[in-house]
Amino acid sequence: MKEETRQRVMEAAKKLNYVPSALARNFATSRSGNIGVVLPYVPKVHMFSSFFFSEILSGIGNKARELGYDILLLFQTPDESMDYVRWFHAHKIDTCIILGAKDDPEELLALRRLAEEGLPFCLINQHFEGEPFSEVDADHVQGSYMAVRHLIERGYRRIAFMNGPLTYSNSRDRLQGCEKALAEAGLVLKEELIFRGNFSRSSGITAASELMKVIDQVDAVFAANDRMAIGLMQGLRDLGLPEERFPAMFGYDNSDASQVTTPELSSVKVPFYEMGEIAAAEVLKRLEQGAGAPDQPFRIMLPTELVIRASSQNLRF
Amino acid sequence: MKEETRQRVMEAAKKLNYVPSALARNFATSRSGNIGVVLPYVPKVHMFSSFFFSEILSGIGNKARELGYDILLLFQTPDESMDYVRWFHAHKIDTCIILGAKDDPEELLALRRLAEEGLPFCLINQHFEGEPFSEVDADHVQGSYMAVRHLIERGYRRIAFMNGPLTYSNSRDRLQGCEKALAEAGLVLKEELIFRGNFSRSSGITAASELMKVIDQVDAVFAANDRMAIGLMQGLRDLGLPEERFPAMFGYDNSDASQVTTPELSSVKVPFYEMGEIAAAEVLKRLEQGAGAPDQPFRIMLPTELVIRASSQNLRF
DNA sequence: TGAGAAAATGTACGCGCGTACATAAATCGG
DNA sequence: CCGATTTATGTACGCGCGTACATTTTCTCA
Repeated sequence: MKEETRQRVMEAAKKLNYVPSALARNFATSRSGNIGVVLPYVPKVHMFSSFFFSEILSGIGNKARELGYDILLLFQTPDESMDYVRWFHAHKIDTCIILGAKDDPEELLALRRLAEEGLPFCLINQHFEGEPFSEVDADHVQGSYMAVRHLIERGYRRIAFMNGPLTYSNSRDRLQGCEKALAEAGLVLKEELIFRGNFSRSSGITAASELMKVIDQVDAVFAANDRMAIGLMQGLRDLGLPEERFPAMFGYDNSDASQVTTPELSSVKVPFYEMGEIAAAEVLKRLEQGAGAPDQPFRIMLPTELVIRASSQNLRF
Repeated sequence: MKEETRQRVMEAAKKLNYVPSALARNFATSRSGNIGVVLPYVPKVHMFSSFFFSEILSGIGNKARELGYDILLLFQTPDESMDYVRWFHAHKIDTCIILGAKDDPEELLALRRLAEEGLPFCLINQHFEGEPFSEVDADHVQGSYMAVRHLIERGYRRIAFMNGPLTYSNSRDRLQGCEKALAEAGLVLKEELIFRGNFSRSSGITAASELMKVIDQVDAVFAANDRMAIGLMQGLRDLGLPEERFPAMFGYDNSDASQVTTPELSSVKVPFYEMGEIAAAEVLKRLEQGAGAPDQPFRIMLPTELVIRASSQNLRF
């Protein structure tokens, strides 16, 4: 076809105000042009307010737009059984990225069905050992290791750890990294210095009461995310712990919140935004290659980085 | 049709693993089942990290899911001209909710085109005077009025105001509410005590230098959002202003961040989440009613609420 | 000027559903 | 048992695009 004709057609189209119907086109090609982003159902929590989801979604959104795809938000509902396959069969999405997946039997089953049918998908920030799922993750073992090691180097020896639910592989990673750093220094993580929350600030505030009971045995706390770290600090403050007896604090995520506390919170920077971008890019790349490609699952792991702020400075040493 | 037959069909469908193709169905009915959410393009900003967008999107998402619609995220791109109509013509969306619209000529033109074609849409948190656009807004005049009045009641007289860009009607609303409260107390807002930012924390930090020059004439600051208020506080601190000379601070949005600063930040609570829910509900209600309805544009205004925290307590009086 | 290639134009069909209508079968009432 | 009604089954078409292929026109170069 000649370029000139092409131009003439385009002009005519514009003159007639013609807009191709994405609907009809998608129907004809049986591709929706949408990339699904699955969000977990967390009751009473405004999902996006969490730094984690916000950043990842921004990353996905940016890359998807760049590659000409639209983003369809898929909200997990608590009642109906987890059925990712449905979205594919209904042709609402061509591929999907799953956020906040948990390592429980139901989730695993749903993901296996996806894999068995050869449907393209990718998990972010969650690893299933031994399963052939594509994943984009950050190295939380490394991140936790560095954080705790930093505390040890600063002179802290009696280190407590507040973790998130163990159904998330990244919680387990953190535990592992934390123990590794302690072990290298000849220390062990005592059971009574392990606290558990659900990544919310309020769970940190709650845990503060527990922490308070053993505060004499603690001179630093590593928390699995910033919000719990902040909750802990606020809880301790509310319980009347004097400033000078505060343990050093180390958070995780390097969220905006870590920069507005007093003292500012040291944290582990996780490239959530980039993880979103990469996940979108990879998943779409494989989609465009088509079914002809071998379609090996990929596992991408991004490094984390320490951001040292006042909360882990030598307050007591 | 008999109920029994219905059941038999459904069973057969399940047995055959039949899933109706949403794609084909949408094509046949020429409705996409998607509700578009338009997000403004803000370079280098990770959009969702902003409390404002996060909350509203959560609200929309919740309601949409409830009503059986999916959410398609539409990212505004800087290069191509603003063309909301396109999404409708392409049948990617049935209706849309526009966030972060600005009062500039291009935006206005784009919105007018939507209105002229009778396409259903709704703005959140932005008012266009004299235009027949459906809007869901919060009463920012009232919110600002209450905030400043509170400061005045606390004994503060010399009140500075840090506003956002005036292209947003809600910035203008805040100015109006602020001036109203001052006027009632026989005060005026002096030009040199007005600062302007872009709602980011860094713009607050920047403005702190300006504020510092007139700090002797200021005993309280009202900021148009929390992030700028926090930026101002941090900026003043960085510039070495001693704690006891700090002005009282009042923020806006009641974001999570307002609860983690020291002192905690008084703020105006805006029901963003509910605004999202209402916008989705209204826009879908009108959609279901079909074109038969008179389709009068609606304007819904939700009240705001003060949340008093330490930053506006009598620090100096 | 004519043969061959390139470009333009024309025609047909399927994607899988909703919708409408025609026909056949089952059910009901007297 | 028959007519009237409800229910079941069958048939056809269109939504607007992509795709394939047949046909006609234009262009190119000898």
